This record gives sequence, structure tokens and C-alpha cells, in this order.
Amino acid sequence: MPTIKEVALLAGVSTATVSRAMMNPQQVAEKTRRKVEAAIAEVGYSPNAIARNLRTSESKTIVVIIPDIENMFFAKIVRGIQTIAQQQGYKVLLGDTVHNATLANDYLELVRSKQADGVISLTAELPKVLQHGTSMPMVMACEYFPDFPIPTVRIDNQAAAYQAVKYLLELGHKQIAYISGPLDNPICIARSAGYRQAMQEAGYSINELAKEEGDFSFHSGHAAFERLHRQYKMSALFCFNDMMALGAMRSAISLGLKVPDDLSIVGMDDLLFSQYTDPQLTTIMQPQTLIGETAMQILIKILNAKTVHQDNVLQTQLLVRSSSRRYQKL
Amino acid sequence: MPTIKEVALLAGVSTATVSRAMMNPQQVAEKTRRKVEAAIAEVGYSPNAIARNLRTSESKTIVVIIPDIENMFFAKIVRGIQTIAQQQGYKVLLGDTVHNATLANDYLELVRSKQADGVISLTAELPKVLQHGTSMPMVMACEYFPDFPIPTVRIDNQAAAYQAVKYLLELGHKQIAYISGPLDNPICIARSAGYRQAMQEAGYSINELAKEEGDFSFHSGHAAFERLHRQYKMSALFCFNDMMALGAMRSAISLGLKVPDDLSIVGMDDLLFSQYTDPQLTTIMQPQTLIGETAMQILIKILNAKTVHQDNVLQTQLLVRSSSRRYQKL
DNA sequence: GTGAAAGCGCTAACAG
DNA sequence: CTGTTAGCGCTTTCAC
Repeated sequence: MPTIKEVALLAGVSTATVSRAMMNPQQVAEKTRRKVEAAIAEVGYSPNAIARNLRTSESKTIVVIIPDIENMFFAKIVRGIQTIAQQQGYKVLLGDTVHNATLANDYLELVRSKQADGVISLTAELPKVLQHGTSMPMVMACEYFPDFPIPTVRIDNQAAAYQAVKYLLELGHKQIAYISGPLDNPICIARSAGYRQAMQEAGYSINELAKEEGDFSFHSGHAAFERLHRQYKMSALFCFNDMMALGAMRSAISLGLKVPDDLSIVGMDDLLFSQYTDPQLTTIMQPQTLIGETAMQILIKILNAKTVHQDNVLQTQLLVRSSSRRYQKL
Repeated sequence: MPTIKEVALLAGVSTATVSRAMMNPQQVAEKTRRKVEAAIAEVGYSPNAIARNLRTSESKTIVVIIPDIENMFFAKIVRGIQTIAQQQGYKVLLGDTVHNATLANDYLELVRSKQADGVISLTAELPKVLQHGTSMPMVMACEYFPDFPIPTVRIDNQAAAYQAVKYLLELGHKQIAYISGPLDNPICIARSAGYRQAMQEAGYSINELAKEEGDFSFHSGHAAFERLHRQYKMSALFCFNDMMALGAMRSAISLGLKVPDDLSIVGMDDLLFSQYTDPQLTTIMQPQTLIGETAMQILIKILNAKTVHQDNVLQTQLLVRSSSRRYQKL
């Protein structure tokens, strides 16, 4: 790999001039600049970013921590992040934690060690790893932690779940079950609260058997429904995300149930495929692209000025499709 | 951020000793090491990887370049890569190029600048960017370039397409159309050849109207089918990947066609959702996890010993499901 | 407008 | 076993 020194030699200038020609072109004479550019092209020089970062303590790179790259929900969010990042000259690196806190920590390491300037976390694995109260430019998207004072962009999880369950109640359903994500996850706690709020408002008691736990994956939704089906007689099901809803729907169908005739299903997220399955999935849509864009905008503000915007709450929307219908006696 | 100097000062040793205590603990006296470790903990020191990499030219990190994070096909491959990487102590960073050669180049930059040791490319954007014949530890997965002597892990694209089309021919179909990815993409050229081979063997001529181009995305498959439907009367359709096949299937259905009664569809990849759509998608399965694992294993060998394993070809398999059926006169 | 020189934080000889 | 020294490749004062 050619270095700046070789370019300088060939162009007959000092390394400082070569550096300036790249960083502040207007500071260097037209003629000199052209010589430098020619030399750069000739040797095929490309600056060593790592040396540059070491010097400037800035990498113009951010890292996005994703819990599960197989969950399509995150793809659109990443795209939103990338759009803004690119506009502002930031590169984005993705880290998939496979729901593993140690890996999440490795990615945080990139920021500590100056390989990246900041991080957007889409995962809930972080607090286990943030005991040191380590402070770094960071924004949390989707997930959130009441105890950690980290700028967050998210939806109102309790209200969203409330809306989903309320919708099912209005259709006349009484036996409404739900499949949650990990029970200790704050967004799941909030969504559970939304479920309870809606049920209690309608005057129904909460049946512990009406709940099963998954991990947000398709397969966990499939498995959770099988357990649920054995233990609780329901006419409607609310799943905490679409991947699980889709898994549960498949499970229901293969158990011989008709959706929505025997079972209404409502999910949450609105994935690309949610509208193309059979039946199409009714769901609470999350503005995925906007979540990503907002998160990146906040991170850039933090990087520039240390301004902290706490807790941005974005709007969701109920999308009624064909996986849900009015309750009918069987 | 505390530096090694502060640790050294606090521990009452030189920076070299601190460094050794971290890199080669056995080289430093038990007692000294303990002092150093205590100092590290006290100031909350964490080494600046960027300075370290600048010095050692090694990062124990590899980068995976992905053309489109929204295409689920890549998720499983990435998981395969991660499994092996983790076993061998490598971190993996993901870079989504959004089909953009400039971004692809940025990620290559990570290797040139020693922020990563090697790269696995799942994208076809590279050659445009590799004019300089730049050599770096790299393996190509899925895509390949006949002209570039880069270790590759892939399937036999022509044979796979041949198998798909042959299958449709055996079902009695004669009017078989196909939706390709970008026409200048080598794997698409190979798959087109497989299509032609099968058609010609069966004694059918090639109709230029029986072909449309997409970009491997769901939406492009949807749009391509609409064009195809206007210009060519077909009883069967082969799509170069499942995302497009799923898009085409939706398009067909919304145009009032029955799948498979009016139109048989065969895809390629075998995504998680391919078996859960209605109808379930017949497809040529690619061993995604294995592709990822193999690619990473090869990269590690290159990193260790410069051994080059050219062109590993993995097996595919036709999965017959319900989106295809025997031809019937209408 | 340009060059000389210092140094970002770290590791790796080389001495001792 | 440990300290001293010399850079890795780059940017950035500070002079000229």
C-alpha cells in the first residue's frame, strides 16, 4: 500500500501539502494541487483511515447494533439510518449480536477504541454490559431502558398494545391470548401492560394461561402457539411482533384452525411480507424507516453538539387486514 | 478516555510493561501484572484499538459486504459466517451497500486501512471498484467473477437454473418465462444459460419476450411480472431468486391468475417465508448457512497461510411445493 | 502557499 | 523481567 510519503515524493512536495490537498483543497495552490492529484492517481494512493482517525480522533463511522439480522423488522430501520448517515458523510457498520450480550459489548468496543464515533442500539442486550455507566455517543431505538438516561426513539408500546387489544375487543372477542417477547424486556413489559389495561377496562380478568413467551423469531411464535393452543381456548391472539404472528398463524393453520374464522390474529411491526401471507396480517404498523432516520439524526446532533434529545415517541397505526374478523360463536 | 500512559504512571511501570501485560501476560512478573491490572481497572482503561491496529496491522475483524440487507437470503449466510468467525476469535462487521459501488468501496477501505483483516463479499458491485487489481484477503460468496482470481464459494448457477426449467418442462410446460436479476451480473448470465440449455434441449426456441429484468428485490419481481404478463403468454415462470418469485406471485394473484392452476412459479434460494406463503413456493434451495461457513473457513485459511482455495461449488436441491403443477390446457 | 516537526496511542525490537 | 526508543501513517500548528 502506497503511503502519503510516496505521493509527496513523487509530487515533489511535503507530506503536509499532500494532506492539505485532500483535507482543505482551497488552501493549496491550484498548480500544486494538480500535481498532487496526479501523483495520487499514479501510485493508486488511498489514505490510511486508521492513521487519520488516530490523529483526528474521529472516524466518521457509526455502528448499529442489531439483535437478529434474520428479523426483517430491522432491515428497514437500518435503511433509514443509512439514508441520513450517507447524507452527512457517515459510514455505517452493522453488528449482529445474535441476542448475545458479549457480542454487543464487542461492538460497543468499536466506539471506545475510536474505530467508530457513536452507536445506535436496536438491541436490549446492552444494560447488562453498561454497568460501568460508560458514557459514549449513543442512541437507543425501539428498545428502551427506563433507568438509563439514553436518548431514545421508540413508539408508545403500551398504547400500541392497548390499541391492538381494544380493536379485538370491539370485534366482540373475549378470549384474547397473547404471545410476548422475552418477559424481562421493557418493551414487552409495556405491551403486557397495554394488554391488561384494555382487558380490564372491558371488565375481563387476566388469565395467566392466555400468555406465552417467545423471542421475537418466527420459530418461537410457531412453538408458542402450539403451547397456547393446548392450554387456553381463545378466539383471538395478539402477538408482540409480526415474525411471531406469522409463525403463530402458520402453526394455527397446520393445527387445522381457520384464520380468521376460528382465530383472529393481530401482529405488530408491519413487515414487507405481512401483507402478502394468506391471510394478510392485521398489525400495528411501526414507522420503521422514520425510526431509523430519527435515530441517526439524533446521533449526529449528539456527535456535533452534545445536545441530548430524550425519548422521542413516534406514531403507530393499526392496519386492518384479513387475519382478523368479528367474533362469531362456533 | 484514559490512555496507556496513565495506567503506566499509576502502576509505576513503563507503558511497554502495561502493553505486555495485556498482550503477553506470561512475559511479565506475576506481581507487576497484578499492579497493572489494578491500575487498568481503577482508571477504567480500555486500549485504543485504532492505535494498536496502526501498529500491528491486525484487527481480528472481518467485514462482510451485503448488497441488500432487506433480502432475507443474506441473513442466513451471515449467520454461517458468524458461527465460524466467533469460534476463531474474529469479530464480524456488516456493510450494506444498497447496491451502490461507492459504498462497497468504503467497506473495502476498512481492510486497506487495517481496520479489518479481510472481507467476504456477497455483492457483485466489486469489480467496478477493483480496477487497480487491488489484492487483499477476500473471498467471494454467491456472486463470482470469471475474470478475477478470487477464491469463491458458490453454487453451479447454470446447472441450478437448468434443473428448475427442466422440471417445468417435465411438467408439460412449453411457454416458460423467466425473471432475471441484473443482466450484466455473472450469476444471471449463467442462470440464463441454464434456461436456454434446457429449452433448447427440449427443442423450443428462445423468445426474447419471455424474459424480464429485476434487481432481486420483492418489488422488482412484482413490477417485472406485470410487464411480462402484458407481453408474453406463459404457463410457467422461473425467477432467479425467491424475493422476486414472491413478488411475481403476488402480482400474478392480484392480476387474477391462479397459482399454480394458471401459472406455475419456481424460485431460487429457499427463504424462511417461501414455505409459508400461499401457495408455498417451489424453489431451488441454496445451502445458505453452509455457504457462509465455508466462506469464512476459506478466509481464515487465507489470513493464516495465504493458501488459496479457488471456486468451491456447493450443492443445490429442488424443493417441490405447491406453486407449481402439471401443465393443463385452459 | 508550503515545509518542518511534533505527536495521536500503541507495540516491538533492543538493551540491560 | 522491565525500560528506552523508534516508529506505524497521518494531520496540524508554527514558522517561513
